[in-house]
Amino acid sequence: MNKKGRSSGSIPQSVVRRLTKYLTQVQSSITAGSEWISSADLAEELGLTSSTVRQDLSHLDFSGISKKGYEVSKLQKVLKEVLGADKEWNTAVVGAGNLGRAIALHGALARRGFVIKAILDSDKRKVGKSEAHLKIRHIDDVGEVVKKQRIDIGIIAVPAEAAQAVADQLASAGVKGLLNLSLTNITVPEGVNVIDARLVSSLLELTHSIMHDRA
Amino acid sequence: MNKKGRSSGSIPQSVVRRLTKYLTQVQSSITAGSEWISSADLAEELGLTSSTVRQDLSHLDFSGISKKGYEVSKLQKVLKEVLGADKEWNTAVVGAGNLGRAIALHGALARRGFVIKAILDSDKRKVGKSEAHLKIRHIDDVGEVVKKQRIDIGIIAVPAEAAQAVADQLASAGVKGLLNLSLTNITVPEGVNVIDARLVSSLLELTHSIMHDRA
DNA sequence: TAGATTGTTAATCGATTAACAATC
DNA sequence: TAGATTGTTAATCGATTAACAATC
Repeated sequence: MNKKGRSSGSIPQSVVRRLTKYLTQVQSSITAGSEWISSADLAEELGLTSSTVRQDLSHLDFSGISKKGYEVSKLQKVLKEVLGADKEWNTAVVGAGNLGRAIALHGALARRGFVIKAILDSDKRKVGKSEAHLKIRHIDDVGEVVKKQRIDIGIIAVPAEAAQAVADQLASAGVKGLLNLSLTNITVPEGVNVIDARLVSSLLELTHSIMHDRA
Repeated sequence: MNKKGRSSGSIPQSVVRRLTKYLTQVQSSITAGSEWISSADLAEELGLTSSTVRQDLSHLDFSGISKKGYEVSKLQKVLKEVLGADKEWNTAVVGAGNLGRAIALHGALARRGFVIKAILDSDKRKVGKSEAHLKIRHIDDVGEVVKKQRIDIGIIAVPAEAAQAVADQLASAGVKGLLNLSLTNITVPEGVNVIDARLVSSLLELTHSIMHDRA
């Protein structure tokens, strides 16, 4: 499957993070009508060196062409494959507050293959109400919901105090990954993947930068 | 100001990211009633080695005590200082769609010092409507809004196509930092800081992990 | 062909871990 | 005191950059 039996086996996390940016960039190049993109172009747009870009792309089962660069449609294809952006992922949002409801309604996710199949909450007054064409379910039904809807990913959008318990419930219900939006460091059993995406943490990285004048 | 003239001068980004997690952890220790926390405790909770924790904390103007560890209240204080979590930051949200409105309504931000002072949008039908006690302003008024409300930070919650233009407007209006939630790689002039916090990118990191079985 | 750009190797740089004396 | 835990130095590991032959 891979060029020489190596490549995508295990791509470092730092590289994976940049691959998501290359995908974004490649997609906007396609929209702009380009057919080719060079490592120097990508580097310039993302504030990297062309050397880093070439090293990163060497993890993919794919080659550029001397003098021309990388064919954007092919690059898009392999990036999507390696990141899983060519698949549909059944997703459940836990927490029907402002943030959870906004995510459920956020069209960009569905368009990118993250299909929201369920919304759950612990507040019985919310259960049964409709949100984004889905009836809100009670969090205690998470086992049934995950099974019936074949949920792959849980998005945690509950208050910090509740996050660990929700993570436990989702993990034992069998989801494969969690996106944690709550301000808590959750721990999960082996075999469950977690990515943190906390607004407050990102904002603190930003204020640190502002104060110490990176940029 | 610093212990030996050194420390906080320039903390690597990788360390800053962990500092935000230590702060979260320390705050939950305080809530739980602890007075002391050791590097081994922090390491355990966050999946690090105690060595990394001690190295990271050595960037702070602060020392632990042999045998006891770190005093949580003091550690919280220095972490807040270095990250800017002890200040209030005037923040404007651009984009009054589902995501932008949810952020404006999200109490957690204000509680953490990120006070939403304005919401802006390009859709004239939305301008003038109230959201979270704020009247939605037109994006073309961003210069005036940033000046009058002394906005430090802009949160970009607009569709990808509009993100770069909004970033340009915010930058020339004089904000010091941008939190980019849109699926675009924005570029900004020297002196403006950007942190990306894209749901879709985080989800792709997650699906990559799921497929390649890290965890 | 000559020139541009890749893929890859080697060199550098930075981050993490190990180890241990200092110390409370 | 003896034991636990820090702060820091040195060693290792990994990621980024530089350099350049291969090549289209």
